[in-house]
Amino acid sequence: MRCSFPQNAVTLAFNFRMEEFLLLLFFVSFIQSVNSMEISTKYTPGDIEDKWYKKWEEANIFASTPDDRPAYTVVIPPPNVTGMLHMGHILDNTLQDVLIRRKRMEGFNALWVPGTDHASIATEAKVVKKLAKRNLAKEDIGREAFLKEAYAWKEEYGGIILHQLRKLGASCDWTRTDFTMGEAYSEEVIQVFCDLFEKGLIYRGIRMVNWDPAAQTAVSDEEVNHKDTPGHLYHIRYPIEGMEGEYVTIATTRPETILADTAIAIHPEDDRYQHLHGKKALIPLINRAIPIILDDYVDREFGTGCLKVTPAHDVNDYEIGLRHQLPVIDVLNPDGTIAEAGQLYIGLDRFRVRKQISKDLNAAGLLADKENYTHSVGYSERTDAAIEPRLSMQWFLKMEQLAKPALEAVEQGDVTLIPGKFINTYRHWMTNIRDWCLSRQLWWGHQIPAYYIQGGHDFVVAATKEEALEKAKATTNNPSLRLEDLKQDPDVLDTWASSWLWPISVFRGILSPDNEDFQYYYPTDTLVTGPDILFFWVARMIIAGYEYTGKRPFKNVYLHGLIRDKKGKKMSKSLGNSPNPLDLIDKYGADGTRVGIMLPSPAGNDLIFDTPLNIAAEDLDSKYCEQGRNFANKIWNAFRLIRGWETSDIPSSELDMLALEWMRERINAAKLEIDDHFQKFRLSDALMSVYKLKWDEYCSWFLEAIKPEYGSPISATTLQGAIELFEETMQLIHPFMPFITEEIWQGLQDRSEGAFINLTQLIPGEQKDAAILKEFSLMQDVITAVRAFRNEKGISFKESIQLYIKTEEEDLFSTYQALLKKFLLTESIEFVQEKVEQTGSLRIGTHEIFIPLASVDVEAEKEKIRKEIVYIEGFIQKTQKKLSNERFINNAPAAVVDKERKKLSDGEAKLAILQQSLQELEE
RNA sequence: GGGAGCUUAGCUCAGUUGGUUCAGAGCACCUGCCUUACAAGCAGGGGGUCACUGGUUCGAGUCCAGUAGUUCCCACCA
Repeated sequence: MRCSFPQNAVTLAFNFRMEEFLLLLFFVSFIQSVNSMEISTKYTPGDIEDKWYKKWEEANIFASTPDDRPAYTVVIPPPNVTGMLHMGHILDNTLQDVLIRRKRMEGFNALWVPGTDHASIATEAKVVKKLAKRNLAKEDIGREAFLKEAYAWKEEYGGIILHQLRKLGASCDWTRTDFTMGEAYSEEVIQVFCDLFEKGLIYRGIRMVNWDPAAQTAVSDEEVNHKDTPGHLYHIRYPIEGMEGEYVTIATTRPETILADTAIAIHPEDDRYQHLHGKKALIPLINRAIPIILDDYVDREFGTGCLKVTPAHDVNDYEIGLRHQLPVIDVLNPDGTIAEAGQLYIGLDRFRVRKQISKDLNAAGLLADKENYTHSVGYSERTDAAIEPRLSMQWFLKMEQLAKPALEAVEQGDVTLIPGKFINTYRHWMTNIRDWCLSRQLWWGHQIPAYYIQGGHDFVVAATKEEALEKAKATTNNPSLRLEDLKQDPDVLDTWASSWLWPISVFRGILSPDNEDFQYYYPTDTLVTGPDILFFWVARMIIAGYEYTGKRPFKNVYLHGLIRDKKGKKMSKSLGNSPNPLDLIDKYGADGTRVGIMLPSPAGNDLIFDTPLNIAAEDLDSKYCEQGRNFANKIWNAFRLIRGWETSDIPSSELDMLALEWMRERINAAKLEIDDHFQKFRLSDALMSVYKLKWDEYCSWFLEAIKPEYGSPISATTLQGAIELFEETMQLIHPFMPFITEEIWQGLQDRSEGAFINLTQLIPGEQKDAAILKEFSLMQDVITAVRAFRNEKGISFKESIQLYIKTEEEDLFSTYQALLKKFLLTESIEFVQEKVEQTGSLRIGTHEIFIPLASVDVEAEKEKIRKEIVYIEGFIQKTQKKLSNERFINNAPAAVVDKERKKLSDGEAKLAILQQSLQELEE
């Protein structure tokens, strides 16, 4: 410490003191900070959440084995094995966790099975990309090495998402974690394929498929997104063979496909082209002659009314080709470049050729027009490459028969879709279902168990190569066949052809249907997922369920909204509009985040998550998560309050007992309400109920009612009651906010080892005394009205007031006198028979309250009452009219009529009081 | 092109077979409070012609028809 005073004894002494003083200051502030850490007014979720998850996992409390209790089973929609947690997962898994935790506390043996999906095309694309960084294509390293790479990838990243779910608090039975390409699971998948083949439901055929040139595989109709894409409509002139100077002009958006044309089609009744019947046209540039055919598919209004027919590259053209026995010329290579069959532009990408051929046609004088034209183009969901319709040999599953029981199940309510509006979409899809293309030209997946014999076209289908050999020997009558003579189909199964077995195969229900787990846990109870995969996955699981178990795979399908940003766009990584959920958890806690995402998320509606676009992680802000965090903080502070109270042996006051009784009943009522919400899957409503129960009723009313004066102790009995009620609210909140409720549960009383809140049982709600709720509610109205009166008149809440009450229920008010005094800071309450001078007045129902005022504006008082009279008179008139209507009396239910009568008499009583008050003022 | 849904407060949504003093909740907003649990809080308050038009009914946010806007699904014209 430097000091500018001269160096003498005094200043030395002073300096010394300063040093000491600063040291003391430091020490004090250190103590304070330690102290404030302990009793921080802010709840800090980070460490607490990690601590409890670790304990839960160590105690293995989420593991389930069959026992005497009823089972409640949820299977997780398996995330992609290489996936990372996004907002959709947060919503989906929070909902599942809420259901599972709640059921556990309702006495069910609740099991939530976790796992991952191998996601063939998505994962393969990632591995291909990784190889590309080393300048390798998958063909360079071969199938075996490629799969090694893929498994290595899976080992490295496969568990990440499941660990992220732990941060969220997901109470999965991790010992049962499954994988759609796990060994046992795969056996089930292959078995089902073989079985479907045996049943004659699987066939192999040449079909027009959606070809993804980037992934070089067929993708299903469901994996193609159609988007309006600006392009051009090219008008191309085809010379007519043998008619010099005569042309037929067609319009196309894909001029490169003229190389694959095998006909020109015109409408048979189109007068303009009668002279072309029976002629042939020459394809520009390559001069191949193609017939001009007649087909009424052609729309005479579109373009020139002439249609080029390209059976290999257009679905409709393919159909026309079949009708007219046209040859099929495929000019596209799997990678989207032009094949040799095209004769020109060989090896060039289709989009380059489109530009080039346009120029060349123009140069040849055969491009009549090129207009701007926006049309719908299909894009691969996985790679976003433009889809090319292409003919190829694929495996298909006949769906029509399989779909029938699955449709009936949903229509008859054996499987319930929530919300029910999705039943229409479901029905439409199921009645128009098409055969399912099962094969994918990929390596990462379940290789199709079909074996070709000696390179020929004959094949056998069998679960193993050895079985296949036996079958091959039998069918070919050639006992000398060897394993080497069999070549397995190189294609793998569509991912959904394994995940459609998920609810069955996680319990090995295909190959060992008698096992205890399958018998106990299947059918599962609730599937929670987004409506975007209703057809991909949900419908197919229902199909597989009935086909392979004869039972529904699940009772309920809870379809939640998709998370969108403020502009209504679906959140996705590629748009960069999704916050990283782990950042949210860091900032608001898992509890806060869970509440944040649950609050605005009623079933089946899209959820607009209020986070600005492309925001930096540290700026992440969401009013919903903030609300969740604030709620956690509120709970935390209520806990701090209770924990800080000193007790004494004094008995509970009357007010204490009243408050305790009221709170018990209030919790009972809330339980019934919450039960109802859960039964109807209104989880955000259930959350709102517990939120209000805790915040408004427990904190704002109950705690305020029993709170001792500063410095005074609380009755030990009262405190014990308050703790028990606190515990009940923690149980109710626990499914939504597992961490803070555990922390407080453990803090409220000494617990034995392993006594976790989620293992406790909820006491069912039971309405015992409705009267106290009604009475208390009236007192709340009185208190609110008087507070508003104080506010309006500018009477400070610290200023004590006097209350005069004019009521026919003096006993009731006497009972609650202590409550009124405490909440209203009232000196005394006096019952009166008529208006008190020098007071303002207010009315709650038929009760009238007068509060002394320094100056009273009589005219304003009168005006206020007159207004109330006008309102009540209008109301009475309306009700009287209703009651004097015979048709109302005759037609309306008795209860409704009674209620109207009650309303009328209440109204009339109130009117009488108002009129009397007015009269008194006028005297 | 076909089908389904939605439209209630500034925002996100409830509103059960038509009938409570029904027009609600949460958030946001406004006013007053740093009141010894909590300013991430407390107390109070304002705010909506229930998209529009017509119909059924004693009675319509609720049922029916049409219109407009909007979202999704299916199909897809070269």
